[in-house]
Amino acid sequence: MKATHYVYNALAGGLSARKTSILGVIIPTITNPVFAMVTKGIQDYSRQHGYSIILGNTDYDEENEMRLIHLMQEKRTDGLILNGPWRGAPIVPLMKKTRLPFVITWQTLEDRGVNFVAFDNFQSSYRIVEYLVGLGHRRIAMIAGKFSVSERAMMRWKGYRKCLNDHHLPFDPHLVLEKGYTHSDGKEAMSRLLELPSPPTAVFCGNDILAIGAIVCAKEQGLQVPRDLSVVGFDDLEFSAYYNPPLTTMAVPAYEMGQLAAKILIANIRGEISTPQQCILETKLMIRGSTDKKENP
Amino acid sequence: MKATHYVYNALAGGLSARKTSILGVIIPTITNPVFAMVTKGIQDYSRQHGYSIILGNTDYDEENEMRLIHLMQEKRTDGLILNGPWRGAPIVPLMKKTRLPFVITWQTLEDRGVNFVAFDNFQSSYRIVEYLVGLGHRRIAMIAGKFSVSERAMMRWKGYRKCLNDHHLPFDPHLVLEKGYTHSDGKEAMSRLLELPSPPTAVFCGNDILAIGAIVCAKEQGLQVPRDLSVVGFDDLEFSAYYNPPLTTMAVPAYEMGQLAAKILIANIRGEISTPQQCILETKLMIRGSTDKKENP
DNA sequence: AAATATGATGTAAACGGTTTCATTTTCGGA
DNA sequence: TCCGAAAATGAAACCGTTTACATCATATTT
Repeated sequence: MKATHYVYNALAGGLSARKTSILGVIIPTITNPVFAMVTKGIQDYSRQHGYSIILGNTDYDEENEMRLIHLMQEKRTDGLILNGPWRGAPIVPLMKKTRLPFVITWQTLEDRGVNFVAFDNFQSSYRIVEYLVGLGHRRIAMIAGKFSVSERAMMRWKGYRKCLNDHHLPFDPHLVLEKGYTHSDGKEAMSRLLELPSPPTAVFCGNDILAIGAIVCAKEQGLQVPRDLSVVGFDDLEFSAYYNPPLTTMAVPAYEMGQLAAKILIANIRGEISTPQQCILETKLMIRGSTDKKENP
Repeated sequence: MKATHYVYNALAGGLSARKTSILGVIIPTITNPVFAMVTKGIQDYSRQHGYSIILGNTDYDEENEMRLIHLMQEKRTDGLILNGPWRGAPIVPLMKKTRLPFVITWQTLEDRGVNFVAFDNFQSSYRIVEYLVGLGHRRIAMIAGKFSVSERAMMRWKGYRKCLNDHHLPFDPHLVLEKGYTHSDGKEAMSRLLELPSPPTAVFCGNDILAIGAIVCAKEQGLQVPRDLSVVGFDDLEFSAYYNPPLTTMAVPAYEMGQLAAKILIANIRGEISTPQQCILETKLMIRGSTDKKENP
């Protein structure tokens, strides 16, 4: 119109058309590469289909998450992708009330009415422990996230217990530690485990960051990985394959999960699908150098 | 008002008040932890002061960046934080035309009229090379980013050359390789360097990811780091300290840079400051286990 | 050729707040 | 008691688009 450089006002457009082409993405923290990965997946798919993204970090705080959801409502995002770890949280009923399309990631839900794209935390955990058992390990520790906070951590713990049980291995509560998700958490947990009168020969960590921390600690204590101690992580971060030793870990389809979540959400927004989508993607055990057969004493 | 749960319509509010309390953040890719870090810094400060964030990835593509800027204009973001690597790009004049407050990060600018918060790439690079020279190295390679794309890569290269020159060391063009920023780029570059008739004894990498790639390659070729080869990175990613050997690298204040950029931008938006802010933060050489004195043959 | 359907064009009414301005009320001081 | 200034209240205009609707020209059908 005007010779003066005109730019479309998406605010006015959104107000009148009651849609913004903006998706809200809520994650615990962008600082964890695995969440950077989902975010990228979401973003790539979204952009290709004309959607932008408002990003919110909860820092693992539920109240922050509530605030963010409310904020996203105010900003009139067209839909939400929730990557929080909430366990027993009132998030789902709250979201249903908002009447905002949304999809949950990283974990399955009982509720047949909500969209999710996830992987099987229970089964993935089970496979890891089974692999370790297969290597001959009998005292297998677990450095996990907080069960009270994270549904995923909970499911992984259940998988761990189930597998031990199925193989008639005793469950020793001293061998499972609830921690956060930082390197130092991993180090601390490991040193605690090594103080035990009868320390584990293998340890399954809730994520790769914890695993690296655990390995660093073990090395500091003069142990060799995997000769003296097998360590397995979870997530398969990019650098894990390059670590020394290369980390055995469970690869999660973070990027694909993000893409698919965005796809489902956008289809939902556009009314192209009406039935809830519940997708379970495959994880893959990456067997590398940080695990080995237990040598018989 | 209504008993029915009312939520404020930020679209209508924004339209009429001509402000949205949304900041646009443009980064190359959220996948690189160092950009995740600035983003976090920006986000933390922004949220504390009532601003949300729309995130855009350029994937190092200038056209994407232009598109994103235009999109942010349409969405009526209150201001932009640009973390692109552009070199000689028309971004700054374009931004000035938009009349949108903005701040540049990661690199300084000649233009006295634009806000930036950065660190000194030239000097940081110089210090790294000087440190290596001080260890007795005389053949120092550089695995860099693309000079044609990245102003930062360019400045680091200049620092490298200047330092060599100041110490009367010859400049060998075979010793500097322009690469991307992935692990495999690092591996490739390193294997190229090792094919040289007279390979380097030390290598300075454009970032930690390249450095890890280089170390992996060197190890595969049977070299020991740092005994046979010193490697130094750039960025100081979290896991670099936990690598084996712990990586010597230049720590950049990514998080603080993000916070400060947000602070300046918001102050600008609110009209609290009118003069351009140009901040140069300090970097810090983290001397760890991947570098050592050159043994005399 | 008249009647109906189709399409193009233009106008006006939302959308849901903020802001402005006019009006009324409040209150202190002479 | 009365006046003026400050504060509170209320109504209307506006932000810049979409959308619904009415109007009018054109094409199709019988």
